[in-house]
Amino acid sequence: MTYVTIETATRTPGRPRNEETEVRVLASARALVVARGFPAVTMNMIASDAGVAKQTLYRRWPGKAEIILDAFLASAGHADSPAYDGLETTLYRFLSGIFTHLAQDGAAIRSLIASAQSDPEFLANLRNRFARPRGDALMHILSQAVTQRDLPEHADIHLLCDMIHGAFWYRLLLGEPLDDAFALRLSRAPRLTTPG
Amino acid sequence: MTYVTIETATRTPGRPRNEETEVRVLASARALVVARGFPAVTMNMIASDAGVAKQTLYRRWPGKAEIILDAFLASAGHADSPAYDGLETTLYRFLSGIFTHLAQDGAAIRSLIASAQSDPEFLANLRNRFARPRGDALMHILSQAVTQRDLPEHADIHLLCDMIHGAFWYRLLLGEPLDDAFALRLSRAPRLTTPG
Amino acid sequence: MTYVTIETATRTPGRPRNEETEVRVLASARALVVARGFPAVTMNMIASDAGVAKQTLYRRWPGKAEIILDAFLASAGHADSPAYDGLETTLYRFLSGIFTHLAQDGAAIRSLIASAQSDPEFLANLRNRFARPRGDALMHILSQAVTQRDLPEHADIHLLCDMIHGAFWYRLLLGEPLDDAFALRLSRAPRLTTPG
Amino acid sequence: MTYVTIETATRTPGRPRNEETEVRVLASARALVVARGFPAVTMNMIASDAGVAKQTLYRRWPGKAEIILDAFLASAGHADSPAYDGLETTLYRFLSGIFTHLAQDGAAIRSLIASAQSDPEFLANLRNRFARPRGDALMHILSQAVTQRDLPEHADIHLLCDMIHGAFWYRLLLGEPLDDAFALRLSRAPRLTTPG
DNA sequence: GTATAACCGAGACGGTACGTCACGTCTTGCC
DNA sequence: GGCAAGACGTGACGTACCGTCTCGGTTATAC
Repeated sequence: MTYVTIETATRTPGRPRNEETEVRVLASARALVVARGFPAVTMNMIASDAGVAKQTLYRRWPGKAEIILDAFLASAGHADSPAYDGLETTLYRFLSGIFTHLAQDGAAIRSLIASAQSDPEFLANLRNRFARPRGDALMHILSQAVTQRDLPEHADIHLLCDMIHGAFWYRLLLGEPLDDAFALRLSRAPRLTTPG
Repeated sequence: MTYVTIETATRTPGRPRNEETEVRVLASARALVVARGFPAVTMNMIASDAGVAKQTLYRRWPGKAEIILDAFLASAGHADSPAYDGLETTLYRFLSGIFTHLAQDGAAIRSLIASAQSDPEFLANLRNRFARPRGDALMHILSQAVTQRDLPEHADIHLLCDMIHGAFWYRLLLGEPLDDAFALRLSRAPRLTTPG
Repeated sequence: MTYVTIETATRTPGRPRNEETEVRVLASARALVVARGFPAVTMNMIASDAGVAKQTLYRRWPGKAEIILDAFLASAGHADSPAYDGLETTLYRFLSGIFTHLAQDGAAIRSLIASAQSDPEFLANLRNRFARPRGDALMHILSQAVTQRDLPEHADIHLLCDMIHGAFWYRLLLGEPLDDAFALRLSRAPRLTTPG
Repeated sequence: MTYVTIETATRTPGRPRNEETEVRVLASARALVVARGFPAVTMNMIASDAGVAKQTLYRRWPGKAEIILDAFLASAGHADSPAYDGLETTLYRFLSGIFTHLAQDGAAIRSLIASAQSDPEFLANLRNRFARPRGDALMHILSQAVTQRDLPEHADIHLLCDMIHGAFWYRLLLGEPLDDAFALRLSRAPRLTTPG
């Protein structure tokens, strides 16, 4: 799932990789990006901060973006949807949780999306490992809403998911605030056009 | 509106700028980005392709991103909202037009958004000169819809605007297709949850 | 005489060294150097070509230069002086033999001399194991010449040895040809200044 | 003659090269090599010591060896043969001068010869710019000796030149001392075998 | 008409990060 | 303890692009 592990049943010959290395690298990478921003962090920095050779980085990851992606997924890889509690409430809790998290990691994630734009392979990775889990969690909520008849059966929940998701990504990337007020408004979106 | 200095009433002393230069630079920039992608295009490339000195570029634009932004706005600066013709129809025509355009320029614009992530000043510029006009055009349609009672008066059209916009930006940035089918679905979004 | 540890009377504990290993390594080393040149040959290459672990190389030799030295001495370790047959004739036969040999191995040996320049220990080794035997053989010829009165008793044969030797080393290192014509001229050197 | 200057009649366009740069680089290179030895000196060192960008080094010289060659030729480019004063005396003065000089620069020059062994182009350069001038100076002495009848007319002075030259190069490269005593013996070489 | 000032093409410059390479050491499990 | 395999720390390499600078020279207004 990450860039590193290639779990095989039979042990590979040769000196095994130091497992701690990955942990140290990702921790260093995360700390550095948080402290100085994605573009200011260099491979040499990560390597020396992690007490690791640059070559070790390149042996395990294709490049800087992938390290940072791993670093941020390690701490925020999972996006559980909360227990269903009515559409608006659930949605609000879900979004509020994401926004809280983005307040911290948003800048780094924006940088990841940025560097994904010039690397299709990395983009696919980002989509699968970051966007998809969050999309799935949201879809889970929305399909529950349909089940619970909080949304009509024919509702295009896939589109609704894209729109909700898109709305805050859009604001994130355009540098507009993602606060609780917005989470609240967004959680009401599904009944946006429902008459009074 | 562009980065290039606007001729004031009083003539500046010294040799005047060659007006053709800007045209040639933007044309070269656009062609190069389309052909090789934003990150692969360098200032030296643009300069030599336009038959211009690198210093001339920096005299007129702050950096690469700004040149490319100008280059793509020159060909797609305006986003007129079509004549109002019922919400769904109008929205579809509007979105369809944008998607057609993005099919060509999408990659470059993605790159611009990417490089804006590490340059707040440029991000503001991109927001004002690219995102805002499109947002305004969409808001214009939506407010007409309210006027025409195609949307309820209390509808949070600002949020709706963000969601529609966000939905396709999101897909654009994540490399998912922006086709007519999606335009159609999106144009129906406002009545998403309206009972059958 | 070589770098590889000589088996002492009392058997060491543990798994004994595979004797074939040395042969395979030296053969691989020689072939690689002949094929691609000294600087292009890496330890990894030698190891994998010989089907041996890199550690095995370092267990037996201090470094690359020493392996290559062994590899080339294995095939050219001895420099016998031919039976004395008059100074010029003997000298010619001696030099001609060396030149023939250098036509093949010259490039590798030049590289060995090169890498000796930054490693005093290896330089000493090269001197003792490569230069000295050839010097001794030449000295043997020259001292026979004195005995046979082909050279005057007071002749500085040590210097003469250095000069003959030096002459062709110099040409070798400067990339000038070492052919039979030169061997012939050089064999006449001792009577260089003798009146016609 | 050096790697840098390409004197053209008509001025080239663009910013002219800073002439001082070459001086500073060569001075730094020479000082660093004298202080730490050829292999320990890196391009980064030279660049930072000279207050110059690494790219500037590569813009002007093909590599490290060429810089060092220039650096040492700048201070020792010429090898004048002394006024003729009898063969032995002249030769002694000539050799003594060279040996004195080599006592200082010998290590660097050995390194240059070493790195020339893996770069034919550089070897040619070294031969032309370093070995040849010294060879010519020696040939000048020897041909004067013939003219003055200090050497017989039929003497193979070219070979003699190679031998004298070779003798001390050989010793230099093999790490044997080049002292005045050796200069004296070598200056007597031409009458080496002359009876009594 | 002469000075002044901004323009221009060209390209060298200082700086910084990149990704690669080879070295020699180490750490596994097996023999 | 030897051995194959291969990960590791180290450190130099040569390249790329950035944005600035410095040339000779041009083209305008201002005096």
